[in-house]
Amino acid sequence: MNVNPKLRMTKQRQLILEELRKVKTHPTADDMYQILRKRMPKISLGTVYRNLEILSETGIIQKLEVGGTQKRFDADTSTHYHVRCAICGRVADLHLAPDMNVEKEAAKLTDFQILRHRLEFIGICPECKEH
Amino acid sequence: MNVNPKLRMTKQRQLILEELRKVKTHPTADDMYQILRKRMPKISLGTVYRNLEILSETGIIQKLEVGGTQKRFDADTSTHYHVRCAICGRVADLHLAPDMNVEKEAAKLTDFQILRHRLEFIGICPECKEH
DNA sequence: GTAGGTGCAAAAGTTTTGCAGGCTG
DNA sequence: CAGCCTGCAAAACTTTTGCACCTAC
Repeated sequence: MNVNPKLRMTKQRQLILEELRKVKTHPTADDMYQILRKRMPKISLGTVYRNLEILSETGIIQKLEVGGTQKRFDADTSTHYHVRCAICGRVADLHLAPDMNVEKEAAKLTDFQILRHRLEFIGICPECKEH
Repeated sequence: MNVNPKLRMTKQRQLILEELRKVKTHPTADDMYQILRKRMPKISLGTVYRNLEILSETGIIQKLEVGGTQKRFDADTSTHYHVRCAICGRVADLHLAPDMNVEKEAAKLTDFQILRHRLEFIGICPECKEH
């Protein structure tokens, strides 16, 4: 699991990874903080931010840059798409087969070197649909 | 131009619209503020934010929720996709034909009511490529 | 004249960082 | 036992908002 030999598996980091793997809700850093405090009351928000950042840099988890004001995190590092509720901001997975062909198409139309793509759907979730 | 009869075309609003239409760089609110101050030194950042918000709510301009920490704005309200530089954050248009079919596909796979989609490419821009 | 808009400044929300001490490997 | 990591708090950064005055219509 340690991609980088300098990474230490502290109690905090382990707990963050463990809890993130439990949820399917694509939590924000503060969501994680609230969850983690139940099991480790003295954990600090700074530690949560630092670890989510480090874990996503090493590729152990994924940082989601979906719309909205906060970043979200996902323990599922496979390429997959998301739907975001325009009203409440909730994010869910959408298991549409990733279309890698669009990257080739895009490469023809730009002088940027294409690395990857993100496809995000915006919609209204069942809860918000019924007011 | 006035979609909403209550909207007034103040000097500030007019200037914001005029300058946004001139650039093709998808500026952030602060980028706009820097541009606008050259022609109207006393304009306030709050006014820039308020107007960009109002203009995008009425559909006169478009608010882009691309990755990164700041929102960006675009006077081109047509559906089109973007490439963002992973290094410097620059955003450029990518005139790939919009694929409305994916929304139908997505609708089959979720209980969210799909409203629209966003496709964003992440890459490295020519300037950053040559360090 | 009136109600929407402005500038200014303070506040709010999110994320980052400096520091002194703690713990992992 | 070196140096990565933590908790805490302050700071940084982005965006929103309250207020008194202003101005487009």
